[in-house]
Amino acid sequence: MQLKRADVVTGALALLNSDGLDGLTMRKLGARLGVQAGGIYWHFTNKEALLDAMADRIVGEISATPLTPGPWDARLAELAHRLRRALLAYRDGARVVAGTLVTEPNTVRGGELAVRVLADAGFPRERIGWVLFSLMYYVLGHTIEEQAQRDAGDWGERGADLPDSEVRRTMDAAIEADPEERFAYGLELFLDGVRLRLAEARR
Amino acid sequence: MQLKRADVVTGALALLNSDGLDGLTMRKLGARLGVQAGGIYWHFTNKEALLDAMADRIVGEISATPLTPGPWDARLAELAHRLRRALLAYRDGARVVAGTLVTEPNTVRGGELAVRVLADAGFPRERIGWVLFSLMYYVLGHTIEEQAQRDAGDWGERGADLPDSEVRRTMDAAIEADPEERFAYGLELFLDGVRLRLAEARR
DNA sequence: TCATCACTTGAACGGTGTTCAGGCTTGAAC
DNA sequence: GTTCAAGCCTGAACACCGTTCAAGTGATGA
Repeated sequence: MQLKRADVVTGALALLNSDGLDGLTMRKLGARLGVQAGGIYWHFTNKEALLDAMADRIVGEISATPLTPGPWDARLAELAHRLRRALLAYRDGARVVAGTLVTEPNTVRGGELAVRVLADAGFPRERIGWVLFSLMYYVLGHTIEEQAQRDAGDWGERGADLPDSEVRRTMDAAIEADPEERFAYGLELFLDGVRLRLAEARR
Repeated sequence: MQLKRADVVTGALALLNSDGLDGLTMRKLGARLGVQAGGIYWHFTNKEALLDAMADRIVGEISATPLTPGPWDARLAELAHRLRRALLAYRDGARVVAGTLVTEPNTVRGGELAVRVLADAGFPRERIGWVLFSLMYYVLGHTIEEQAQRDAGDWGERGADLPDSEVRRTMDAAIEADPEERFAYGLELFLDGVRLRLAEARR
């Protein structure tokens, strides 16, 4: 049985989980697949193309099941949580997805889902993209940091030489908090703004 | 006159502007400084350490001049705009800063400025960090994309094969808009949420 | 004048993504 | 069953990367 495009992606994601994004090399991936590194280039023109495919697989979970019916803001929040959960499912998942985005089928499906939520709510068409991009920056940024912190006491090392200051204490408090709760808080902050804008538009 | 630590950073930033982050190699930097690549390691233990210093220099502009007096939300908005402007001043500036953060002096000074704005406004201490991180994710994410788009008709290439769909049109509209205006819009969205939370806290 | 210290060289090491001519394997057509 | 083309993979190389380090250079202060 020969290697299929999908098998390469599966192997790459497994390697991602065990070795992280920086440890994801073509040679190691080849070894795991029982293939020479160069052989992978028959299936993917680029390492970047492979990363794109990996990213698309990661975000595939988002549009796998239909959104639970309810008000638009709850649906948008659910999408944001789904994205975060999908990114957290793989080591460095957020960094992988942040580097690529758009064009691949699953990514497009997820995007369509999000656009429709706001469009159905009556949000001004020409602003929907602006809102969704902003939301995505937040989710990606938050999750990248969450994962960086997870697999390397990031702050412990980097912040060690920082003197006890107001920033220091403020940042410490933020870092030690439950990521899930922190995420929900920032998300709600954002949704408040969207709700306000929607109310204005309806007026 | 021999090479000083600051000269290396200056040269590295010049090279960053001409060759981008991916083109920033130790050998090329050495050539520009009239030095062998290995020589740089006397001044910086790491390429990462050098990038940290570059990032700190980039964000130095933020706290260079005092904030214009006024309501807290205007001051916070000014800080966000300053950060964006500082990142835009160098090619790939946002990516450089996103990879490092915290510890270096200028970064800390900027952070202190931001913390004080919210603290003075009476915002709950234990939530200030949460708000500022969220805000930073937004600014970094927005600016990374803005710069990626700038020096490589990013969307033109990557979106070319995307069929004409609802996402496609929505994304196109977002991409073609004036970045400054788009940035301000998302920022305001965010500030709305912060204002609401502050009003609640004061109640 | 000389020794010390700050700085730089030059060459190497192990790693990276990528290319490509050649071989093997597979499956369909005759 | 044999043949033939297409699909898949090998193995070796290429150019480049960050990093290390013994040895050299140059200026400075005693």
